[in-house]
Amino acid sequence: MSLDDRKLDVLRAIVEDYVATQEPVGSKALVERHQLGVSPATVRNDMAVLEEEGYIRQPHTSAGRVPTDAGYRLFVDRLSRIKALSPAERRAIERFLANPVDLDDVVHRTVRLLAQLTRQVAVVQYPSLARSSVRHLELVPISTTRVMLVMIADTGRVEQRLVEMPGPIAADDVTELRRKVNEKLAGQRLADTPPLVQALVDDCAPERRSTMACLATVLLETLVERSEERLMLAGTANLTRGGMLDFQGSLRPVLEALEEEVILLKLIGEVEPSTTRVRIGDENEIDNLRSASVVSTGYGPGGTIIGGLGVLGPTRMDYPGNIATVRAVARYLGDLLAQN
Amino acid sequence: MSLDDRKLDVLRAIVEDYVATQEPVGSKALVERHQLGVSPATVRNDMAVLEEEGYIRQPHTSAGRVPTDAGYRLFVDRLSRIKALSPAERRAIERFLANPVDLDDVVHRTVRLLAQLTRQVAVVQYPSLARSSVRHLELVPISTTRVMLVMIADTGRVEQRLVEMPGPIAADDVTELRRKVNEKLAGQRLADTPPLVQALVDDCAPERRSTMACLATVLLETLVERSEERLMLAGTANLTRGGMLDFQGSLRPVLEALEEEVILLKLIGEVEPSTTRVRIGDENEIDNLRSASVVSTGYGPGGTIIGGLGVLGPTRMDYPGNIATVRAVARYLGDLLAQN
DNA sequence: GACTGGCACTCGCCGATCAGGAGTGCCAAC
DNA sequence: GTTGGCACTCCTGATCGGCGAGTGCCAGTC
Repeated sequence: MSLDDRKLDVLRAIVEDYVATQEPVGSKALVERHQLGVSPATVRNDMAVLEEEGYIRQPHTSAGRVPTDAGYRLFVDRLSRIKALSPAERRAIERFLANPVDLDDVVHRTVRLLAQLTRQVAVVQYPSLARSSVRHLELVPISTTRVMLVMIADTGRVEQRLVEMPGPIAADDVTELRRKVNEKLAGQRLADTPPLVQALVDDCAPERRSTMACLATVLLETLVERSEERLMLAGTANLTRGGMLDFQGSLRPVLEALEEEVILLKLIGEVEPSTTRVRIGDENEIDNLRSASVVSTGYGPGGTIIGGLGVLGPTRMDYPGNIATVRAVARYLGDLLAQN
Repeated sequence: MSLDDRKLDVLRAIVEDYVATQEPVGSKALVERHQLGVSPATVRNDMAVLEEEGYIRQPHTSAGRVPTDAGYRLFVDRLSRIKALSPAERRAIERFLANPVDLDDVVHRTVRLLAQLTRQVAVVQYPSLARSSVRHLELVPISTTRVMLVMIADTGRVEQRLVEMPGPIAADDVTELRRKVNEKLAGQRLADTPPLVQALVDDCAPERRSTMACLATVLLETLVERSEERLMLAGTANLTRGGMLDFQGSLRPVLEALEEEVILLKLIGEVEPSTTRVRIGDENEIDNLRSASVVSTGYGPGGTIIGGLGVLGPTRMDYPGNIATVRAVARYLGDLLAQN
């Protein structure tokens, strides 16, 4: 059974009204608010079909209809009209992201901007180390047996780790190590570094071998294994809009999920090029987020992708608006990073 | 009118029961659960006095009594017995904080530990820059006109900023600048640096003057003005315990406050030596937190204070337990930092 | 065959009503 | 100063009925 155009119109109208009012929408209200050109009775027939197909449901007999996850999905895939950002929103983005002072600042501003524009919870992943290259490695002597390793990536990210050396180490040695390490690794993509690091150890003069090995261990941890992605969150308070009606009455599971970086990275970090991904309710693998929706996309300078960002909110959200905003912010952020 | 010992006992019993059960406590239940040695009628008389004095109140006529903010205050100041941590808790702290990998890791673990032990929202401030000394300043050339300034503080904190130079700058110049800057600033407390930075510019050879001035500007921003404190949060989901009964029904204002770093710093960061500060309900200057309580203290290696940490929860919280935990965690954290 | 108006029916919501019970305040007695 | 008794308050939860929104179905129309 295929749905004709009018039934789709009805579904669209239901989604739009429900998102706007937060109340189940009935046939009469529908024809009043939208120019459907048919009577409530006809709309009721259409609704019955839509319900049979699983796109809408009634909370109770004789209440209005509410979209199901499948209904939202159909809406997002086929029915929603792309919303252009208002000039005011564009200006807000530009103003908000102007003249950042460093990467932290950029991410911070972006995530707050996103939260503010969408009125949802916003998440921004820091530029992924896995997709970055090494710009420079710095070794700073801290004590006779300790050196701080500072890695600066081309994306502006800076990671540091303390290295405990096996024995005392002279200033000259540090200089030499720094030279060697940079010579070999600078400009390389982080993902490609492990064999190079190994080569560094192998090529090393025997008397420096143990020191270098020690450094190599930490290097690998910093560059690859613990290339633990970071992210930033904002707008948690937006979860309380809609007065406990969203999220089936309890924020608990959602707040819990938001505390797990691993979970958020799964949501935001897995991005394919130039796609905006929308996960609706049950489509989320995370149980705690079965009553939430996530809109995410990748960002990066000039078409590349070096990280993800997105928003999370109730399934009852303004998908077209949020998709548009997420995309726009990602593009602006990419442009900003391209300038650096 | 002074309160005799039994009235204080009654208040203590009310607070303890109310915190435990979340329900207004009546005179009969009180004498049943506590060995007060008097009849309910006597307790009622005492309660009437306590209410007159503003330490407890009735939500409605003929419901039990509930402590007021003033009641909690009296309880905290004079009535609560110090709770010792259980061996299990001590072990948990030690296990949790063992073998951290860097400062981020330390703070991260601490805040989660605190949230877990107290089952409240936990906040940990990063070691304050204002109370740190410069260990090392590093200048890393990024392009011909850009240098990345990396400051490593003795607390392990690392801050970085990009410096846009007025003109191209040679590698030798960078080396020279680095030497000079470190010579002058390394080991200095950040708070003392502004005049030294100025001196650096003044002492500079004229041909390098403009470069140094530019660097100095960013240095000052990084070291002092923007010595913006950082902090980390955990356990937000704990706010939902007590099913929306706490926080007069709406998490909204609390979540909003938690998003404002400035607010949190006010709560956590203003610490006097070796004091545990308890702010109860209305004692908070922040309007959004009028229905919350905050227990905070300072931490640092060997008696010094380099940052604050604490927990935030409903006024109806286990003050003795939370105070004990906050103190213990702060002490362990201080010890940990002392080892570095 | 699709659409429409009419109509009976369902059922959640809201307010009123009511009994039960917990808890109080007061008072007289010890 | 303490206690038992007692009347009173008033919240809680359950019950009930009317209202109304909204539906499903059916017969009639184009």
